[in-house]
Amino acid sequence: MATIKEIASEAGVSISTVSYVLNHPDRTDKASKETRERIFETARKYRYKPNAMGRGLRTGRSFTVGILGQLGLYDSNIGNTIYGASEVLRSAGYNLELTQTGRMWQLNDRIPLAADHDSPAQYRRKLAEAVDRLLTRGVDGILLAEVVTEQNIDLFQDLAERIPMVKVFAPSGCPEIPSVYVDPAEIGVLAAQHLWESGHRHVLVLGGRAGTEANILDFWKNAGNEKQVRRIPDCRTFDDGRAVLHRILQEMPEVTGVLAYNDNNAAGILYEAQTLGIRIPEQLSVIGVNNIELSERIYPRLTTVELPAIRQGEAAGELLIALMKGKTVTDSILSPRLIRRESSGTARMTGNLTMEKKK
Amino acid sequence: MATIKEIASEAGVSISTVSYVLNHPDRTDKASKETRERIFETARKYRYKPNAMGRGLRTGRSFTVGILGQLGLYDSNIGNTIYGASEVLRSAGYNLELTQTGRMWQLNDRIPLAADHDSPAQYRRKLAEAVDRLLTRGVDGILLAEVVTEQNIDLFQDLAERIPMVKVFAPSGCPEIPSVYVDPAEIGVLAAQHLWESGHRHVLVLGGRAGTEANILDFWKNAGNEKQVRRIPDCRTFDDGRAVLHRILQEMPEVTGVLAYNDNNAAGILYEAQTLGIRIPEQLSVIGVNNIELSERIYPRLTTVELPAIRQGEAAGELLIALMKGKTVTDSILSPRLIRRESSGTARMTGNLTMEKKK
DNA sequence: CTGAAAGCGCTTACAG
DNA sequence: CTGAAAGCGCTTACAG
Repeated sequence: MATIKEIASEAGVSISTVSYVLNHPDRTDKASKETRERIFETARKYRYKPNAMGRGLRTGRSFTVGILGQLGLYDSNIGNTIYGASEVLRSAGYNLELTQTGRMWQLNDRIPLAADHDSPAQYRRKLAEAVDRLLTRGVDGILLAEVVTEQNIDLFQDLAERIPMVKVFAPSGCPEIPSVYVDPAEIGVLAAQHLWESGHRHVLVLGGRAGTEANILDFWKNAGNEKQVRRIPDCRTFDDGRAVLHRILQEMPEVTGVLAYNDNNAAGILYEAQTLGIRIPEQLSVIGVNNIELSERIYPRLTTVELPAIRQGEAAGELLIALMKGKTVTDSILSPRLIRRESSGTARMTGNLTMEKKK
Repeated sequence: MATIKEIASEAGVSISTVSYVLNHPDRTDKASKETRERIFETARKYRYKPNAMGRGLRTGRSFTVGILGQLGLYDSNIGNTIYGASEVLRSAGYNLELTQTGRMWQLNDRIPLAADHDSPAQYRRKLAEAVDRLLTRGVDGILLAEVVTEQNIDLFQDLAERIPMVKVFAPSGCPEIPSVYVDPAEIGVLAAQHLWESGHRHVLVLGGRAGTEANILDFWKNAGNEKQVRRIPDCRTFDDGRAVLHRILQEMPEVTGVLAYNDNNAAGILYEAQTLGIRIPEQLSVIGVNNIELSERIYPRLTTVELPAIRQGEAAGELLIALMKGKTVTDSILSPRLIRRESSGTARMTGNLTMEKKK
């Protein structure tokens, strides 16, 4: 690569002039028109690009954003989110650097996650290493895709004091770190409304936040007494979904509709329904959350509450850019959208859920 | 962050000594034991980490690898591949920087790709911009995940002359750029063997390379005359798969087995089979290629030829590290693996494929 | 055994 | 309108 020195000597001016002219192409007051033209032309001829390390060392800004996370959280669709963030950041001149903390990159619960399998001490050490890498590199900002827990929040708070940081996918849980996420209340409301309108009165919620079932019941408060919402908190993987269908049959056959806070979890129910000969949605309605690719490629296609993945990335990028400019920002809370497909329909009228033997 | 200067003054030595001792912790000949201890301790106390830009500027090495690509190629499972590469590169001290060229990050044919939708001129401009970014940043090596075509190969060849580069997912098509990929012949052989053993004699191939059908026939040459392999080259998306099932019914009902060079494509066939009431695998065997997450979450679960995604990333990282050390390397050609699931079975005995009306 | 000096490529006051 | 100088943080011969 040509350096500023070569451009300067080739154009017959000093490096200060080259630097100034190239960095302020529209300021006419600092160099004569001829000089400026000469510099532009020489730079073009040698395909001069300023060296990022030289510039960074001098200005103290790297124009790099690090993305810190144990990537691969169930179905968070993180690839699309990174895509959204990367487009926004690049438009503003920032590059994106990966800083993996854990076991897995992509949404995929086939491969174990570090947080699930490392000991707490190991996990914390990996996290601290990742933080060190970020510090060494001198990134200007950080996108936090890691799950924030009581065990690691101190690390992130320390870091956020030195470098602008934005949490994505969920509230950070501390005021110093602004966050991008989809309004959890709205997710419940969209699903509850859809189920209620289709006549569902006995609903099972899988995963989600504590209190979700209360929220839904509250939303249904104007309705009669014939309604019930139950919840199984620790149910999120595909295999969990398969297993839960058996529990429904045995323990709560009155359920007509299921809201799974995770498309993969919902997919497990659909899979098991096929093996058991239970017809979806005629016998049981299933709603997922996220709208991952899978959800429109299984049979029947999954009704789901879409969490905008790309948009979350864009919003996180925008927030971080504002933060790096020194602005104060507030959380960016996005809205979900109901996508009606074939896995949900009118509640069955005929008593309890039963298995028909498959033909 | 503490700088070397602060450590030096705190430890009462010069910065040269600090730098030397910290970079050669095991060399005892250059500083007294006491001095060394003092430096180590001070560095630990201030959590000193050398500034990557300062070091990079001086040494001419950034310890950063750029990944260049229009990420999101159908089902290439690129997230896992990046994960594999990132682990290997990090162990060797390298960071990974994203350099997107196109529209989409993640495997997903729901969102259009730049190469499909930009004009050739636009696309080339985006690519050139991405190359410029890589040059500006001074990356030490490049992972090329872009599809190499006649239209863009010159750009990559130019770049490979300046910076070590490794192509992943397919042969680069030029000797200057070593590549990592799965042996395409082996993919065909694994599928052909499986189909043959299950009694399939009329097979349809979707996608893949030109000549695949000839290869399979060649592999079957010792068998009798009753065999036929056809191929539809331009068939790769989920919707393509849905459509092709209708073509099979109408134009080639003698087909008993389908080999789709793409799991999403195969998933489309399974989906359409369900809507038409065609039983898989009893009436038609379907084999995919890749083993993406989807393939074990649809019903019936998909038999597929697995292309090792993480391993491809690891191999690419290893190749690139060797290249950056100045070694000469050769292509790394990996082997696929057949994963038997429920979408394939014994060839049906009863004449042509027909639709049964769904109950 | 230790330190002073040069220099990587750049930007930014400052001087003229 | 233009240039000389300082300095960002580091490493590496070189001198002592």
